[in-house]
Order: sequence, then C-alpha cells, then structure tokens
Amino acid sequence: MAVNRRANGSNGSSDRQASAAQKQQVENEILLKIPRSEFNAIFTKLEAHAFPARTILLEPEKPIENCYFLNRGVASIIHVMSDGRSVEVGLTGKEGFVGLPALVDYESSPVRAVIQIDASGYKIGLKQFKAVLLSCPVLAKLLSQYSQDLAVQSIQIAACNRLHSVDRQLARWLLMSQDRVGESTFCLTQEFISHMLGTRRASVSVAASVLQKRGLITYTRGQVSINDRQGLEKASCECYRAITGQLEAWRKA
Amino acid sequence: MAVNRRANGSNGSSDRQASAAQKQQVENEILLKIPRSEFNAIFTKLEAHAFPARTILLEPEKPIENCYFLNRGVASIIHVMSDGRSVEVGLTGKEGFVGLPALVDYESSPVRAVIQIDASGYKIGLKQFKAVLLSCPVLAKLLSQYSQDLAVQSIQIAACNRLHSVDRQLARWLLMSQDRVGESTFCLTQEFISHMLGTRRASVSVAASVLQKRGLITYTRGQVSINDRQGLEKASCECYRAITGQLEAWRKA
DNA sequence: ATCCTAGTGTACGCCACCGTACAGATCTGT
DNA sequence: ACAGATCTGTACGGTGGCGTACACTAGGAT
Repeated sequence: MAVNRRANGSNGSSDRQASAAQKQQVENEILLKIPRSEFNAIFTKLEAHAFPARTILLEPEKPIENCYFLNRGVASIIHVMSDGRSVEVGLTGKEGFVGLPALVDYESSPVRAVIQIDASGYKIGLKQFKAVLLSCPVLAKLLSQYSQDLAVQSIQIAACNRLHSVDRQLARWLLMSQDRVGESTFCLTQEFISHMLGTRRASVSVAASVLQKRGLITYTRGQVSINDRQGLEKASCECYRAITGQLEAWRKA
Repeated sequence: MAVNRRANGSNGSSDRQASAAQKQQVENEILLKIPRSEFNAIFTKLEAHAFPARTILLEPEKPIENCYFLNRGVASIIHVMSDGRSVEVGLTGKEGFVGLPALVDYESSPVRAVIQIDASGYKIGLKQFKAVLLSCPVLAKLLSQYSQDLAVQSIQIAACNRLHSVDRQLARWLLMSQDRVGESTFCLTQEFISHMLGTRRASVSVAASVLQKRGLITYTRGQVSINDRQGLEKASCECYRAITGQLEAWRKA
C-alpha cells in the first residue's frame, strides 16, 4: 500500500517515519491547515520532489497532469503570448498550490507555471488529486480560497502593468519574491526577470541600477540581495501593499 | 430528466412549457444550468431588479452585502488605485455572477463592480446566498468554475496591458462588450471607456477614429455601433480570441 | 594562462502614449 | 431660439519604454 513517496534525488531528503512526524516536514501552508483526519488521506498520495529553477510545472493549452504543493522556493505563473513574449501574472510558494483549474474539473492550464527559485514540495497526479478532493472538503475550501488570493494578484498586476513604471514594478516584484523565498539573497538573472515583467532586459538593468544606487539592493551576476526592505517598499508602487493588504483583510475576517 | 434547459436561440426563444414559468424569464446562464431540485431553493431567495448604467454593485474594501446574477446588460469589474485611476480587469453579463469572494467566505470585495450597460437580473443578500450555497452543491461548483473563467480574463488583460497598443485593446474591449450585451449598438462615452482601459480619453478618441475610418465601427456621441465584426476581430489583439478560446476549451472538455 | 560563455551596463534613434488644453459639434431644457 | 452642458476631435511638447547593438566583466573549462 502506498509507498509512493520518493526520497527524491537532486538533494535527497530523508524522513522515513510515522505520519505525525511527516507532517512536521510539511511547510506548505495549505497542507498545514488541513485537519488530521483529512491530512492522512491526502498525504499518502503526495510524492515528495525537488524542483530546480526553470522546471516547468504547467504549460499553457496542455492538459494538467500533476498538481503541486510547494514547501520551499518560488514558482511563477506566467501568461505566454503567441509570439512567445511572456508576462508574469502571479507568484506562488509555500502559501499556495499549482494546478487550480483542476479544482473545478477544468483539465487544461491557461498559463505556464515555472520554478523561479529552486523549490521542493509535493506532486500529485490529476486522478489522485480529484479523488482526494471528494473526501477532503476542507482542502477543497482552502484551495477555493487560494484561488481568490491568486486572482487578487493577477488583478493587481493587470492594473500595475497599465499604470506604473518599470522601476516601481521591479521593486514590487522583488518584494513579492522575497516574501516567498524567505531569504534576502537569491539568484535571478536580468534576462529572467525581464520575462516576468514583460519588458526588455535593458530596462531591468536600468531599473536595477537605480535601486542599487539608492542602496536598496545589490545585484551581481544573477545574485540579488535586498539590503533595505523598507526602502524597497517605498520605491515600489502601491501594488505590493495592496495585495498583501487585501489578503490580510480576508484572512482576519 | 432535468428539463432545465431553454431552447436557446441567440435571441428569439420559444419554449414555453412546463416547469416553473418563472424559469422562462431567467437568462442567466449559471442559473439555467442548475438542476430543478436546487433551482427552487435558490430562486425563491432572488430579488428581481433593474440596474441602470453606472449602478455600483461592489465597492473595493467594502463588505459584500449582496451578490448578483445578471440576465441582461453588462457589468465591469474594475480595479481602482489609490489615486482614483482605474482599470477594468473583467467583464461579466448573463454568463456570470457578481460577488465571487463570498463564495469562499471572503467578506469584502477587492474590486469595484459597476454596470456598464443597462442591466437587469437578480440580487440576493449575503446571508441568504451563503445559506443557499450549503444546499446547492451544483451552484457552488458552477460558481467555482466561473471564478476560473473570470481569472482567465484578468490574466489575459494583465498581459494585454503590458504588451498591446491601445488601438487593439479598444477593439478587444468592444468585442467583449458586444458578446455580453448581445446587440450591435450600445451606449458608451469615451470618458467611460477611458476609465475601463486605464488611458486618457484623448487616446480613446484617436483609437476610435482609427477603427471608424476603417469602417469597423461608427461612433457618435456616446453611441457605438459595430459594423464589421470580423474586421474588428482582426483589428483586435490576440487576447480576444485567447480568452474565448480558453473558455471554449474548458467547456467542451 | 587562455578562451569561452553568460551576464551586465550603456547608448542610439524611435514611437506610443501621457498630461493638458481648447475649439467644434451635438444634445437638453426653457 | 438660445444658453448651457456634454461629448468629441485634435493639437502640443515631454517622456518612458522599445528594439537593437556593442563593449565590458566575471567565472568556468581546458
């Protein structure tokens, strides 16, 4: 029965003990909120996995084959145009879930989901996921809520893309990333960021220089460090605060 | 069983038999998909209502007091920035529902919902809505799906706002509006449209002139007529087709 | 050490859109 | 008919970001 957890290669994890102890490793906040009774039902179906940067979890137009709960790291939800240009429409990490359309029996993804910062977490096949959902109403509810959370992101980003300058957007984006990665230094090339922001790499370079000259960040060869988080929040547009503010308002109610 | 469908020709309808005579009036597509058993439970709680243009259904930050099912007309889902500038992030009409956060017990709205084209439909108080949801699993499922549909819109608009010109966006927007209003002539000032697109009115004027000179639309004092729908689709960016395409893909699966 | 690659800073002309302003056109009320 | 209000077309200079190109630097491989 269900020995379908894999101690996964890339940077092997351990943990081989009972179910209570398993839960201690779990960092995904949705999984952590699930009551014990449901938790065991789902956890046995999850496959632990490492996801190195650039791993693609979902591809637009393609059927959703697996869904994902991250414990660490960051994934970007990206919309891809027919000419290949792309824009990030959401960020997700240990607070979230990847594969939302499956929640309502929509079987293909409208977006690409790609690992932005080395991640680890759990993978679950579509069929198992749908089966689990039927017996886990709390999970279903939490995922529905997360779906709204993610919608707030894309809504805010839609407005931000229209009204705000690249400098401010970059600041917002770094803040959102840091919230999810946890650490204040992480690896990202300007090329990559330009795909997220839907701009030229050159624009990212200029914007990054501005932030660097103000001492808010240091940027060297694909490595960003955030030195002054408060200052960065000031340099950012209101969108960063707007998103976190809305989510807080919902959470506390 | 389940005779809960209408012979639905885009406009003319027939089908005058059986079931609740009430239901014949219903044009909201979500309500129409609900099985008879659930339908009566919810329909008795609905309050028929007319919503003239500019009526505000939801206001950002404010508690959601009512939810809405439209039968006719169009509502815009708008994100409002702190300086008052606004951008539309979704359109909804008889295919949809207004008040999605309530579906997952989130009690405030992150966006403004405002009637764009004179509308009519149903209103239901938050408390009743939540009570009804408990006894109507099919409704809950349909609303969850619609939530994904609307997310596709905001995602596409986010990318569109970044990458496409105002001319093409206007074309897209007119097409999306016409799909919902049904008729090929409707009333909208450039001022209003500029708030939807998040641009200057002057930019709308220029873009509209371009479309008009190509014979795609005629525009006179707040009245738009779409003369050449196919041409307008060509003048639009890919985003119009992308949204409808994704929704079709989901529906048919 | 040397080459090679990946990543970065910066420059150039160009254009779409911005903020603003104003005059003409059409509608409404009296 | 007239005045007032609304709506629309168009103009102006300013600018942020675009597409593109190229030189510079750090690190990895041999």
